Parts: sequence; structure tokens; C-alpha cells
Amino acid sequence: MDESQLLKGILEGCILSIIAKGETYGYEILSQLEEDGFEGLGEGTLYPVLTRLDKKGYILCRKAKSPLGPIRKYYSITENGKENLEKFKEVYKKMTQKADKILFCNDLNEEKGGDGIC
Amino acid sequence: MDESQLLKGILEGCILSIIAKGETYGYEILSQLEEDGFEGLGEGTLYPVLTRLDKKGYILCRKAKSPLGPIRKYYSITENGKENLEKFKEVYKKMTQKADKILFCNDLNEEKGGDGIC
DNA sequence: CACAACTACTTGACATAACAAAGTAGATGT
DNA sequence: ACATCTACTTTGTTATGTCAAGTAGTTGTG
Repeated sequence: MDESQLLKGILEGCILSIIAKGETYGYEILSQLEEDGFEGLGEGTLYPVLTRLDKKGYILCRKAKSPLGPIRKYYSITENGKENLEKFKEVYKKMTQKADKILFCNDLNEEKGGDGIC
Repeated sequence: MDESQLLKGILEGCILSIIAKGETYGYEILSQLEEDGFEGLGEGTLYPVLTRLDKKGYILCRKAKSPLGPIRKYYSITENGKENLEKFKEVYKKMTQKADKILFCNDLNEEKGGDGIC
């Protein structure tokens, strides 16, 4: 059961969502993700996502000095990125609703979040 | 926004869950998934998953004639598979809870399912 | 001043899984 | 004979997360 496969696609949306809440930089995103329960994510996982989001035009990049280390790259979301984030949320919501139904609506009255999905 | 990436990992769990509900075969699983909202899944997507689940020992395979076509391969879940399915559900639940929090708990009181995630 | 420790980003090689497209083949009906 | 539906296989492509290693600026300790 490879957890990393489940992350695919989700991670990019989560990172875009974090940037949407305010300008931030890689290292901070990493600690934010850690705080949110996504532990053990390496830098080699995060930075390629940022590059990708930038290439797609979903975020803007601005370089600025750090008060305690090498140069930071600050990212902020673009209009294009905001639109994409909303689309992503819709797709994510639909996808998980479908999966929830198959996974948690068996013969028995199993439940996922406490609300009645079934 | 590539939907197929979001499917990764989820699909395997869903298919295992469908098999857990009773012995079935590929073509039937495909129509079941379609019924559950996973439309447009090709055979080239489904069958490799079944092979994988079989290799991992999560399902058993039995060949039998079809009343209306070529031979079918009937699959049923193993004890090992049942255990794995439960583990998968846990991992899936945790993962989506984390993602839900990041995606739907912004400054505004957005909501996902109607229950208070935030 | 040398060195460790923390911050911060980069790069390259790799594994996994979904997907498209094409193929093989049995059964049925016209 | 031919189309159609059922049913499974195979091959190559692509996207994305992951590991490992590297580069580099800043601060504090001995």
C-alpha cells in the first residue's frame, strides 16, 4: 500500500491552496504541510511542484533576500491559478465522493466522517 | 488539471472494495465503476490493476466459461486482501482529511460536504 | 578562524500507475 | 460472411512523487 500514489495530484492542489492564502516560499510551504499532517515530504518533492505551477502560470515568482539564509523565492497565486484551484476543488470533491461511496458504503453501515454518506 | 493523477492509488482501492462485495470479473467491475461515476475507464486501465492485485495476493483468480462470450476470469478477495483493504481505507481517510483541511478550510467558510470539517 | 547547524533551493535518476491504442477471441444474430 | 457484443492482453507513453546528493548563505560555538 503505497501512500505516495494517493498523494499524486492531491499534493499539487494542496500546495496551490496554501499559496492562495498568501505569498509564501518553499521552505515555509514545507513546514506548513508538515503542520497539516503531511509529514516526511522532502524538498525534492516540493520544489518540482512549484516549478510546475510556475510553468503553468498558476503562480508568480519573486526573489528576495532572507533574513536568515540564502535567497528565497516568494510565490503568489495568479488569477489563472485561482480559477484552476476552484476547478481542482470541484474535481477533487467529485472524485472523493465517488470513492467514498464505493469504499464506505458496503453492506455494513460503515462510516467515514460521521455524516451519512451512504 | 489532470484528473487521472487524482485517481492514482484510489482506483486500486476501489476495485479491491468492489471485489470484496462478492466474486466478480473484469468486465463487470468496469460496468460497476461506470455506474459509480467512474466513466471512461478503459480496459487498459482496469486489467493491469487486477493483475497487480493478484500478484500481491489480495485476490484469487478462477477461470470459468461465460454464457455469452469468451472465458471469464472471476476474482474474489483473500484474507490478505481484506486486511489490506482496511489498511487502505485508513490511509485514504487520513489523506483526504488532511487534504480537505487544506483545501476547504480557508479564511472564508467554504464547505465540502455540508458537515463542519473546519 | 574553522566548523557545525540551520536555512533554502537545485538537480538527476527512478518507480509507479493511469491511459490510449491496438490486438486476440468466443458467442450470437442477421 | 459479417457485424456486434463480450472479455481479456499487450505495448508504449506520460505525469508525478521520491530518494539522494549537491550548492550556498547565515549564525553561533569552540
